[in-house]
Amino acid sequence: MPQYVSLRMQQQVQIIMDIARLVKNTAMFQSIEDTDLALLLERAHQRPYQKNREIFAMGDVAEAFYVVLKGWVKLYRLSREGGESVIHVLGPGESFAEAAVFNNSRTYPVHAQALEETVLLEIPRSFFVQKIEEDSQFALRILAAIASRQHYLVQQIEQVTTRTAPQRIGAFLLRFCEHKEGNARGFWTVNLPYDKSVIAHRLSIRPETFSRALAKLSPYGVKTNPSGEITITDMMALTDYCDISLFGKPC
Amino acid sequence: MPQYVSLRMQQQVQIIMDIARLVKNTAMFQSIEDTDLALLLERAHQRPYQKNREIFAMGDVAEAFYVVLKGWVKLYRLSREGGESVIHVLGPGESFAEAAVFNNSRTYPVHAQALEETVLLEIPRSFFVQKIEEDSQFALRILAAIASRQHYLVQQIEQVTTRTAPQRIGAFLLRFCEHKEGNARGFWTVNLPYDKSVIAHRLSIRPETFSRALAKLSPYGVKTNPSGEITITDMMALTDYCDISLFGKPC
DNA sequence: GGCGTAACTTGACCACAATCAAGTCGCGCC
DNA sequence: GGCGCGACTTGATTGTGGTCAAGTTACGCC
Repeated sequence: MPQYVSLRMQQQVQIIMDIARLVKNTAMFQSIEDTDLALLLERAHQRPYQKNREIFAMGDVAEAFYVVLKGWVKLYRLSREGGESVIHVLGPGESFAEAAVFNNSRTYPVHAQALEETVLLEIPRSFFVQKIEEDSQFALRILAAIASRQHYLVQQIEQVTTRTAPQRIGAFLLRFCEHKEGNARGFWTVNLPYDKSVIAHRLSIRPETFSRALAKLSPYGVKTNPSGEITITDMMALTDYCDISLFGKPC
Repeated sequence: MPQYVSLRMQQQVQIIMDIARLVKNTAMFQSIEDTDLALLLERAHQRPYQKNREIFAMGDVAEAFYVVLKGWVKLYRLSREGGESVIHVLGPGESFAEAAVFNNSRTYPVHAQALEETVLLEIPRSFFVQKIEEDSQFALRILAAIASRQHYLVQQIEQVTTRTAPQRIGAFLLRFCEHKEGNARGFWTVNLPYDKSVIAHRLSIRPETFSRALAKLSPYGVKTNPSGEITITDMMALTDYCDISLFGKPC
């Protein structure tokens, strides 16, 4: 039954094309050549994760790094008393743990967990190292990616140490607007991509405080619709209040 | 007067030898070959900075990165209201701003200032890129260095968000003990390398709070001698109090 | 519909650290 | 010595955000 086989093949091809498209959307592989992309897809594995599933634990040996194809991933650390500090939350097209595979200890410095039904591309360390050794341009691209990750962390530290809770929330909301290119009549709508409690932790705020702090932003044009989405009516005021430099993009 | 010339030459050689030794002490160049070292010293410039002198400002174009040969360097960011967040303080043998030269924006994401009379080795971006292109092992070493810098920043975020001021101070003191290999009779002595107010800022604490928080560590065996040095009599107790994992070295 | 759970909000209270303000110590300098 | 300056400490007070506890809302499910 050739029709059946051809259908299967067609599906396969479709899936691979989809992955290829997603991979090309990542900062790290956006200018990868097709021959290399083929090689990558051969060596890398697609892995599904259920909601709340652990991807790796802090201290695990780092044999691979990841690209998010679908869903959301939380990177976090735990203190002995169970205090959680969220280092990053990553969505489709973003990569993580690139640096861990190069660390001398070669262990992950954080825990990683899927926040939703998530699909990752798992890229083995060996492929990575080989690629760097034979292609210095690739090495430079990796360095750029890791450098901007570092930039992000530096910003994170600044935010947590010098801004108040409402300011951090405002800054977080504004980031989403940067991507969205703004609604015509001067106001933006943000649909929070994951639970508020996750956002709260990402900003080092307790959920209760998050709730109160969000309310404090109403004088600066931030309204929360009953439907759960947030609209920003006065972007200037909010930007000003949050003391955003606006020349440091998220990541 | 050949004696004079020979003396001058001898001095020159001595200075270069000194720099070479310091460079070989850095994580990044510890396994550099002598031919490359010679090339490096030819391309890199030694630069002295007076106390409190600015090395570069946030936003400046990053044409070079640096190795501290002598003195202390503070990396920090400023908020509009003048709030300062110290990202890092670096001493002899440590390098900084490696990542900045690879960033897409190619600008420094922080300010850098000399805390003391300081001497830096300034390594031009061009040398760096060239070296990476022709030596993939060097590229991997750079990646390792940047990766552990990233690890440091992650720890920094965790510290600031989950630990109290006394705990952070304790952790800071314990780091110095790791290097010092401990005094025989079970106690360690730490001489603070720079002003307490700088340490305070590095830990995101006001100087006043630092003073009080340090006093709160006395139940855990931390005594401040009138001479200004600090002794730790019960390392276990302090380690326990601070919730240190002790498997994440400073940098 | 009634129930149960999970996400979120609101309220009352508390604690850690920031702030403002004196006060002390150490040290170089005339 | 006396002075002045800068680093640090101590004191009194405030405020942001954490904690604990009780609602509220939304939504799935029998």
